[in-house]
Amino acid sequence: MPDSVHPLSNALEDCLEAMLELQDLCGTIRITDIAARLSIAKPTATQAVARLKELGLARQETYGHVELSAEGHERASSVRHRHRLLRIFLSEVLGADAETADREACAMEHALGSETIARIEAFTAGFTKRTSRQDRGPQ
Amino acid sequence: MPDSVHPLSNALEDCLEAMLELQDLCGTIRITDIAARLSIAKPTATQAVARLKELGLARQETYGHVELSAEGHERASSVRHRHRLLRIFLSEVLGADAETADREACAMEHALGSETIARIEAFTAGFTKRTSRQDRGPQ
DNA sequence: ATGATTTGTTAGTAATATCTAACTTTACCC
DNA sequence: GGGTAAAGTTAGATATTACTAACAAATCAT
Repeated sequence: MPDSVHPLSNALEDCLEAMLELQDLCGTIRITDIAARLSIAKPTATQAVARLKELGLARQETYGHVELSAEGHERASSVRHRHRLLRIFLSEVLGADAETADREACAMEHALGSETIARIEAFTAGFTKRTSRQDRGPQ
Repeated sequence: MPDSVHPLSNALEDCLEAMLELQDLCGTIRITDIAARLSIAKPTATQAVARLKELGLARQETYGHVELSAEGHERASSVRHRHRLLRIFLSEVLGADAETADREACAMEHALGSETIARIEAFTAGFTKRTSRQDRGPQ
C-alpha cells in the first residue's frame, strides 16, 4: 500500500468517483470527460488528477490517458457505493425525487463514516423488504 | 431584508450555529467562545464574524461583543434545527452512538435541502411513535 | 489606578479549489 | 503529410478557510 488511509477532500473523492464511472462507461478516462462530468474547468480536472497521482491513487503520463491505481479503484468504489446507497435511501425510503436524491447523495457521501453507512444500508434493506411485502407475505 | 438567500458556506453556517448556542447558553457571544466551540483559532473566528457582518447576519463594533441580526438569528435557528433533527435521526432511528451522531449531524446539516429535512423529520416522528408503542399500545 | 491577564485584531503565510487566457501536444481528416 | 481541431497543460488570478506571531484594547484584581 502506497500510503495509509489519508482522508480525501470532497473534490478528490468526486474526482475518483467520476473516474470510475468513466472507466466503466467508456473504457478510458480523459481529463475532458472528468471535467464535463463534474462541471469543472479542464485545468481544475488536470490539477485534481495531479494530486491523485501524488497520492498514488491515479497514474498518467503527461498528455496520456488517466488510470486508477488499485488503491484508487478501491477508494473510488467505496465512494460510488456510498453514493448509490444514499441515493436509494433518499428516494426509496424518504420518497425524494430522483434529481434531489442524486444531488444530495453526492453531498452526503462525504459526510458519513462507514459505520453509519452500514447502518443506513441495513435499515434500507429492512425497509425495502418490509415495504415490498405488500400486505401479508409469508406469515 | 438585507440580502436574498445567499447560500452560506459550511464554515459560516457552523459559526452562526455556535453563536446562537452561545447566545442561549451565556447570554453573550464572544470571539473566544466561538473559536473554542468550533475548535478554530481566534483570528479565524474574527474573520468569520467579519464575513457575517458583511452579509448582514451579525453585528459587532470592533472590540465589542457580537450579536446576531434578525436574519442571522433565523438562519442560525434553521441550522440548529437541522443539526438536532439529524442527531436524533442518527441515534434514535439508526442507532448510532451519541458522539458519532453529533459529529455526522454536523456534517450532514449542510448537505440537505429543506425538503429532505422535512422528510426526515416526518419519518423520524413516525418511527419514534411506532417504536415507543412497545407491543400493543392503544387498540 | 496600574499592572497583568484576557480578549480581540492585524499581518503575513499556506493549502485547496476554482477560474480564464494562452500555449503545447496529440489526433484526425482529406 | 500537413493543417485544423480537440485535448491537455501552464501560468496567473481569486476566494475561502485555516494557521501563527505580534500587537492593541479591555478587564480585572489588588
